Amino acid sequence: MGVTRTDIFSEEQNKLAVLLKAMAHPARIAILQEIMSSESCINSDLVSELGLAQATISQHLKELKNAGLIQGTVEGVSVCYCIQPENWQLLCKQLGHFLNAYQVAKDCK
Amino acid sequence: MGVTRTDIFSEEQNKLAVLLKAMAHPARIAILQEIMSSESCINSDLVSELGLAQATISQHLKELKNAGLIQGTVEGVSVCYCIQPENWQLLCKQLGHFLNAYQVAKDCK
DNA sequence: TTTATTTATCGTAGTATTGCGATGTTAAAG
DNA sequence: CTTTAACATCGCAATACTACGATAAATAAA
Repeated sequence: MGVTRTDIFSEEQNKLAVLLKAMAHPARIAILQEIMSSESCINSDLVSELGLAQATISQHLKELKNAGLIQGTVEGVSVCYCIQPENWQLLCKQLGHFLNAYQVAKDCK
Repeated sequence: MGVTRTDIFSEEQNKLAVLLKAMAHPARIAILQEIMSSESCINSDLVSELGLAQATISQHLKELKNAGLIQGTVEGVSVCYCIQPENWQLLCKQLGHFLNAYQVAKDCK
């Protein structure tokens, strides 16, 4: 009991859910926005930028990385995080497809 | 401890997170797709369509309703669920804005 | 009124998420 | 080699989520 069932849903539905879940947190939205807007792509200042502890930021970054939304490359003593283009494109496409399935013309009842 | 902090994030970030969280489950994705594709907009057959218990479906519907993504109107003994156009549009807009903040041209160092 | 149908709600067990202090780990600097 | 800086990981406490049986509520039909 209590565990999300994935066996009864399609691969596409499960995948989209994973990507959405990765984004479904204000801290991770903020992190993604910060990464997207930063020129240098180095994010050692995320801790001071947002108001969360270093351990918490690191954990959120790990989740975003696990979902494939970002990637990190070691840059000496710090790590450079950036959007992973392929999966971001995939997300945009899948999500666009999903959202556009609703036509406004269709009225209720 | 253990509660998501919203005080340190913007209203927009928190709102988007709530909408994404509502969608971030395969069952709720499936429910939304079913609602969008159904002509009749009546969803008493969601239980048989998906493989989840009636209580579970009802719970997911409630969450989608709470997030404002769908709305339900009583239709005799059953309930007619459909997409709530205003919030769906808002979601599309906010999400589009967020996703498009990433320009592919920007390379990672 | 009784019965059947449809949906909502309650209670509960199991699991996952969130945040953070403490502690490792790794690489540059001294 | 030692120190420092930047991250990652561990462990824990508090909370939220997920699924479902049982039960309630409401309406239509008999």
